[in-house]
Amino acid sequence: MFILISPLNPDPMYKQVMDQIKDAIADGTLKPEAKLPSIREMARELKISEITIKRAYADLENEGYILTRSGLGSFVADINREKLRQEKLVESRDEIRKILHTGKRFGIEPSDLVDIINELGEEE
Amino acid sequence: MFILISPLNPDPMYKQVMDQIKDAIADGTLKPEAKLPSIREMARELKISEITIKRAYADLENEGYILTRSGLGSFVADINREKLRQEKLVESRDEIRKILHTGKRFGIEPSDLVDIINELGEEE
Amino acid sequence: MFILISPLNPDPMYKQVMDQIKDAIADGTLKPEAKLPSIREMARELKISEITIKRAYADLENEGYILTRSGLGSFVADINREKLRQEKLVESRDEIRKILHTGKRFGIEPSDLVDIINELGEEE
Amino acid sequence: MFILISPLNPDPMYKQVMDQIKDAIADGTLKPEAKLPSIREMARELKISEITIKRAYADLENEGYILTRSGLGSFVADINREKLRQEKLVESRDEIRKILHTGKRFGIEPSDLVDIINELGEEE
DNA sequence: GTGGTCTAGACCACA
DNA sequence: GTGGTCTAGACCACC
Repeated sequence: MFILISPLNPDPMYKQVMDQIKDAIADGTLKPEAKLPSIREMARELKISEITIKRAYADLENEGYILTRSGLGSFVADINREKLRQEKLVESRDEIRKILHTGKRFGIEPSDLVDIINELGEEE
Repeated sequence: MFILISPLNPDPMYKQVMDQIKDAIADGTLKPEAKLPSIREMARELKISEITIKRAYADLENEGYILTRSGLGSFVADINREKLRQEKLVESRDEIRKILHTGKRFGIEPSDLVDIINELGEEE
Repeated sequence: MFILISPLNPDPMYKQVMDQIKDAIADGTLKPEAKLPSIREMARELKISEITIKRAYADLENEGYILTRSGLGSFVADINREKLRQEKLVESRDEIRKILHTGKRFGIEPSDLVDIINELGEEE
Repeated sequence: MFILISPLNPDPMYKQVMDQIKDAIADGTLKPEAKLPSIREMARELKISEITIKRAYADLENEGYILTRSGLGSFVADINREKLRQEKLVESRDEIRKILHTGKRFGIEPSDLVDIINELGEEE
C-alpha cells in the first residue's frame, strides 16, 4: 500500500491518511470509481486502529473525495481535477501571503522568496 | 497596547501573544532591554487569563527573545536582527518547499507561485 | 427485466429491488398471480448476490405483496389497488407533515410547497 | 436544556442532537456567537456518551453551523439565515419530487398533495 | 465480508 | 475546566 504513517509527523494520523489519499486522487494514482482498501484492511496494513481509518474515510466522504456504501466499501468520487487545482492555488496564495507578511517585519523581501523558489525548483 | 487577540484565530491565544511580541521585536518597535508589560498588566489589558500570558512569556524566554528576572519583570533580549532574519528565511524556505511539493501533485508549477508573489507584492 | 440497481443510490440494494417490484405491481406492469423471476434468475440478471434478492423477496412476502411457494416460485399477490393508493396517501401525508414542520423553523410556508408542487407537476 | 433524545427515533442519536441544534439556530433560539453547552455538560444532561456529543459537534462544525475552539468551547457560527432557508427549500423540493414520483404509480396526483398541504396547513 | 453507531477510557494541548 | 486524538470492543444493517 502507498500510505506511510509517521509518528514524528505533527499531523494526527487520521489526517496523514487523508492527505495521502487526497494526493493519490489528485495525481491520478487513484482514479474515479476505484475501490479503496476496506477500513479493516487498511488498518491491518498500517497497523493502526480501525477507528482511526474509519475517521479518515468519514472525513474524506464529508469533503467529497470518496463515496462509502455500507457493505460494499469505499470508492473514489468523480472529482473535477481542474477544480482541485484551483482550490489548491487559492490555498497556496493564502500561505504565501502569510509568509510575505511576517517576513516583511524581518526584512525579507518578495524577491527573497522568488530566489528560494528558483533554487528549490531547479533542485529536483 | 499593540497586541490583538482573536478567539476566532485558529492559533492558540498564547501563540498569538508570542507572535506579536516577536514581530514587535523584529521590526524594532520593542528595542533590546525594553521592559515588557508585567504578566498581570498584559492579562488585564487583553482580558485573558494570566496563565496564558505566563505561558507565552515562558516560551519566549525559552526561545531567547526575552529575559525574565523575578521581581523586576521581563525585558527584551539583545538579539542580533540579522540572525533573526536568517532564521526566518530558513523557516520560509521550509514552508515554500512544502507548498511546492504538495502543489506539484495538483499541477501547480513553481512559476505559478512566482506569479502569486509578484501579484501580492505589488498590492501593498 | 425492468429493474435497475445503482450502487450509488443511498438505498440498500434489497430495498431498491423491493421498491421497483412494488412500483411494477402498483402501476399494473406486474398483474396479480403473475410469476416473478426466480431468485437465481433475478440475481444473475442484476449481477447481485442471490442473498440480496432472497432478502428482497422475503420482505415483499412479509409485506403481502408477493407469495412464495417452495419449488414453484414467487407470484404477485392479489392486492387491492385502491387500498394501496390509500396507504400511499397516508404515507405521503406523514412525509409532507414532516417537511412542513421542519420547514416552518426556516421560514418556509405551506404556500412555498404548493409552488414547488405546481412547478414540478408541470415539468413532466 | 432544549434537546430531547428518543431511542424510538430511527435517526442515530448524534443526528438527533445535530438536527435539534440546527433547528435552534434556524429559529433564532441560538443566536450567532452564543456559547453552546460544553461537550461534557451536554453529555451529562442528555445522559449519553461524551463521544456521541463530540461526534455531533464535530459534524456541525464541518457543516459550518458552529465553531469550536479547544479549551474555550463551541459557539454558534454567524450564518446567513436566508441562505439556510434557500438550502432547506432545495431539500424540500427533492423530497416532494420523490413523493410525486412514487405517488404517480399509485394514482396519486399533484393535486392530492396540494389538498394534503392545505389540510395540514390549516390545522395549526 | 463490508461500513455505521455507541460505548468506555487513556492521554494530550489549551485556558 | 475545555476540546482533540487514539485506542478497544460491542452490536447492528447490509452484501
